[in-house]
Amino acid sequence: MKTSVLKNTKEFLIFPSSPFHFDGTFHKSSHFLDKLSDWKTGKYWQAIRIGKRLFGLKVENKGEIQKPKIKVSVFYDKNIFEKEIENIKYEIIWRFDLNANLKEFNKLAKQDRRFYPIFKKWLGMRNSSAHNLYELLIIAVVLQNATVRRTVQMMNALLDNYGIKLKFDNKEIFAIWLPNRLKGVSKQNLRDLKIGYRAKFIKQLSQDFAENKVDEQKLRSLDQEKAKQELLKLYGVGPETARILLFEVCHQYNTFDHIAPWQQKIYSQLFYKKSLIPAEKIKDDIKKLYGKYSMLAVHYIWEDVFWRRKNEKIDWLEKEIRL
DNA sequence: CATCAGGGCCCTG
DNA sequence: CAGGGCCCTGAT
Repeated sequence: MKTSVLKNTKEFLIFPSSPFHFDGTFHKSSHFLDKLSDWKTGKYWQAIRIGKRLFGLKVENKGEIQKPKIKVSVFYDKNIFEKEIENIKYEIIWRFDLNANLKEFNKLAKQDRRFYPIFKKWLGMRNSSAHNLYELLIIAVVLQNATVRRTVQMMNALLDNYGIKLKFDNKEIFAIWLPNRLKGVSKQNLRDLKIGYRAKFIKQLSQDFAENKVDEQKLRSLDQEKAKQELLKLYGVGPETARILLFEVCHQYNTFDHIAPWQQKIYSQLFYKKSLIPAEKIKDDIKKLYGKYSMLAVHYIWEDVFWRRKNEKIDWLEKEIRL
């Protein structure tokens, strides 16, 4: 595996729209643990690719909920161009939705007597993706039809073989390979990493991305339905993977259309304190309350319960998530 | 030891 | 558009 040490740094500030919740935005409790980022209260690390170059990022909270300010330190080797700094800033703002206008959503949240305490606790949280489309696609594919432990195994096997290790700020952070990296890699090589039938998805997707068949920037600008149609064309992308990508990469807030069986069980407990409510009913009820912010609203409640899980024992949840 | 479902998707009929 | 098959793993 390739390792690079990044010693030089350049810093700049970003002022997210207000209100802003730093930890809720940069750390998602519901996500599986990976080697791609690190977090502790008020601080966050990851790698970011701009063009073909990799940089290390440290992001620190320097503001308050109502007066947001974050400091970004970019780690690099040799030199860095002003244009690259600009692109990094643009990407961070997009991926973490730092310019979001959530006034309307927050107004809806205030009217929800039942879950208002949760919305208030996470006020200013954004739905975010640390990764670009290709990278999140890889993660989404190893999530498919697998439990958390298996997903982590597959991801680590892929990173150990094709990833890049960055050393900066006394951290070791991994980055996902470029699509082109898998060009000479056979399906069997990938299968040897015990990723099963996902090998053919990853192989095909990598080829499509390497050949620039997917335009991420354009996808970001499309409306939800059109973006969804485009994503579903990708090999290995079905309704659930499209939902993840639409929500996290495209910041479409109203993607609460597909509910997987395991999610249905958790939603039933969260919203009704019952073991199994029909998926259609869950969907209708949420859409009635939150309209075009359906997925965002669910995201707040979802992240909150996984956050609480760190400190308290939530028996019904432990039973459902199956590590 | 065997069998099976799982944090989906593709392909076929 | 319904249903079988796919990879591997841990649970039973």
